[in-house]
Amino acid sequence: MTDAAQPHVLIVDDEPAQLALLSYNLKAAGFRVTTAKDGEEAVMSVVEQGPDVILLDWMLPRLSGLEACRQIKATREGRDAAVIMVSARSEEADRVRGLDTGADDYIVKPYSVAEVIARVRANLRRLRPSASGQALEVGDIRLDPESYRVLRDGQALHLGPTEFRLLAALMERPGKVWTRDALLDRVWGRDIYIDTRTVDVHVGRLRKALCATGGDDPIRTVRGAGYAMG
Amino acid sequence: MTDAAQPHVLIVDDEPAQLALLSYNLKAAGFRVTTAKDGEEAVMSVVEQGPDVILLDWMLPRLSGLEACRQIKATREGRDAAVIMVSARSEEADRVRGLDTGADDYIVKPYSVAEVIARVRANLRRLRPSASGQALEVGDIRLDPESYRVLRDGQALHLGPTEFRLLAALMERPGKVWTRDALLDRVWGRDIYIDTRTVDVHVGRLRKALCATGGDDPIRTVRGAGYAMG
DNA sequence: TGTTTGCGTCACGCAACTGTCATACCGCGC
DNA sequence: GCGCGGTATGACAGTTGCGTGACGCAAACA
Repeated sequence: MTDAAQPHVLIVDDEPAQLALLSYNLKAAGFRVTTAKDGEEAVMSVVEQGPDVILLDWMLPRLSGLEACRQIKATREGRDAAVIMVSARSEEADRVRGLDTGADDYIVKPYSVAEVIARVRANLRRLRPSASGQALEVGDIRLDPESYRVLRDGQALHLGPTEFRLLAALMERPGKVWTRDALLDRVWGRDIYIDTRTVDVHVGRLRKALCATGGDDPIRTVRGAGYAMG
Repeated sequence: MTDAAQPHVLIVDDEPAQLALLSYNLKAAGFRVTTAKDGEEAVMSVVEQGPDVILLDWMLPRLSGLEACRQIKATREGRDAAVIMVSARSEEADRVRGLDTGADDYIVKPYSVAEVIARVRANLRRLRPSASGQALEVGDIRLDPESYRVLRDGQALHLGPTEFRLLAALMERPGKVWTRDALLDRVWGRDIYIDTRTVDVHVGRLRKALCATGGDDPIRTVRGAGYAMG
């Protein structure tokens, strides 16, 4: 199944065995997985695909994990991703250097697969609450992914599935302006070809639903750019 | 894609093979690339095109890399570019001479393509912060590219797309005087033919928007040259 | 099978934005 | 003071982008 809401993990390691092991287990755990075998490939992959979590080996050919992390965090797409450094070095100093560079977490080898999955989930929870079943709240709007319910000012609203996912995406990063293309990727799924104007229509429907009980329009249109919450 | 914001790299090397190698890889990494095969050509290209980053080989016919660097840094367009010297000489003394001349970074041959891309990115980050999604702040004006918001003194301002990009360009290098042509390149895109006077109009509109809530005009007109922030 | 619900596309109209022009204005050298 | 090159500004017409209602279609449901 290719669920648009399925969280995306990028694994970067130069050892095919590690790559295969992690890839298999993360896929089994319900993640969408892509891989890269060196730092350069990793940075490109981040820019192209915008993963949610990045498992980054410390020792890499071409571009060290540390430098790759720095570059990833410098891109627009990478800024929003959680980088988890994976390293054999357990010294405190390395840990600090990693986190200094912008890494969000740190796993020491040897690790258990369960630990990796747990850390990925933990970082995801912090980063993309809705993907992990946490309720989102922006202003007087509350969205609970578990029960598929949206409340505004305590009142239940009826949204179609698409409007629901659209709202979830917008609420995940209040203030951030999403381009229509980004929303198509995020809400509809990546390999789907739909007119970008369709986004407009659904935003319109979402607005109508959100304002059905009264209240201001919580969605901001940014001309020439896209839409944002709040 | 021909994005107006796509960073521009000038590669200077007398060996066609090097030129081709770097050119190909940098293009693949998302940069706009032009090339020059000697120092003289490099200086002209800098003046004409105003690249963001210059990869400058140390050994060049006609004009040595060192001298080319000096000349480049003496031009208005070159002052704001990052010059990365590329050399087989690894001695500390040469490194110092290079950096003394105004070079911003130094790569020793043999290099990996990944290293070059990494250095280019690193220098670019220092040079053009907004490309990486960071908020810009000059005086009491704050521009956040992620949320497409501009605040002055805490108050939100409404800008059209063009004024927004124009402000972003100006804020990226406070104090720098931009010629109208440079702004047309940067804000409108390079393959577009518009009257340079149009810039005046948009600067006027931007000024009006910025001063709508009161406060001084933060944009300085430099007679015979162009505009600058602060 | 008929009904309902949600989806994607389209066409139309409006509002915002854009580039150009004409005119007024300013700083500067004389 | 005067003239000149350069700059500011208001108006205007053309264009673009967005919001909206309507429609056909497919899937879900009864």
